[in-house]
Amino acid sequence: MRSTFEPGGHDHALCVGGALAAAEALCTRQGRRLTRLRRRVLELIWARHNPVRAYDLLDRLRQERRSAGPPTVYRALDFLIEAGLVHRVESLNAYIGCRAPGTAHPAQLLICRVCRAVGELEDPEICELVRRRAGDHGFAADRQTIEVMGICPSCNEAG
Amino acid sequence: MRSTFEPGGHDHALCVGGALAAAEALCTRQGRRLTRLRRRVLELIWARHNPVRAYDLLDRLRQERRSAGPPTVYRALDFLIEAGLVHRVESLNAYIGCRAPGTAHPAQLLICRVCRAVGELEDPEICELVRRRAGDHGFAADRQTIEVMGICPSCNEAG
DNA sequence: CGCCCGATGTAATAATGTAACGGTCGGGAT
DNA sequence: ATCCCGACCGTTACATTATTACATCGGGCG
Repeated sequence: MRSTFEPGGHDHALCVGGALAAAEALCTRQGRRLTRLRRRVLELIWARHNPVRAYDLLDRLRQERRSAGPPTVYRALDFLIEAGLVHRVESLNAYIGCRAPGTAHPAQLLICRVCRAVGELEDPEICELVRRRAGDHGFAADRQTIEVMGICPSCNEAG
Repeated sequence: MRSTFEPGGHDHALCVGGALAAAEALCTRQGRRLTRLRRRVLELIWARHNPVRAYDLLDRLRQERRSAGPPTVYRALDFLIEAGLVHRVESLNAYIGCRAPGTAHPAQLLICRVCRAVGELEDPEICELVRRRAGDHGFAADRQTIEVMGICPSCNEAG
């Protein structure tokens, strides 16, 4: 199977480019405006396959846009999350590009405690099971977040 | 079935007392020291069935212990979480008493977006399915957090 | 006793996130 | 054309959450 965890030597420029193109397409389709700023923030998030913290984004953004402040970043993040282009990693207070934008799915994140890389499960069966069990308790679920800490394949081989 | 969501008129003193007694027992068994401070923090957390924020705890604690500062609370919380007596609610930056301490289980929280009450699933099947799917990606899971936002039974009836 | 060590006190500060208000700009209605 | 509106962003200030670093206390034990 194709792993969520990218092999070491992938063409990252292609990977980022794809994400941006998909984002453009999705926003057009949904009637949302992917402005220059938002696009740039998304690009910065995709710069690595690790979660990025808001103030790291801010620092990088400031290098090219002196006027940027916390609200600049948080507003862009709100938009990107709302649009389904970015996940917030709750347990790290960080953000990461969504690998399957447009498929309205809950976050199911695999977070490597060694290298901090993040993969996604995108498993509808888990999603459905959680919803059903919640329903058994009379609870009407409408948003799920699943975060799994552990060791990713490459770190597992390495040590 | 017995719901995770407490019925309105339960005997809360009993409920808190039970939690504290269980905590005492568990700590004794595990060789951990449930000091007066830690016990008191746990009690304050159990005062309601809603998640509590660290600085709310701090405020209440200060009313009886002038010397309390942020580290006082955070250290107690670290201990209680480590001991499996309290869950951190990542998506709210808040804390809540665990309903099944000692049964080493991942957090599976149902959070009502209306009244903020929190229930727990304690469902081993979900846990196992997540672990297996993570494993399919070569990921060795060792800690899971599941947080579901939605509407609890009583709020659902009410509105 | 005197030492050690875990628990707590204390002050300062870092990291994360939000509120509030004003300016700019483009598109549609009159 | 011009006016108005709403989305976007700038800007300042502030609120909330959490940690670092070092001092102190107090019980167990040689």
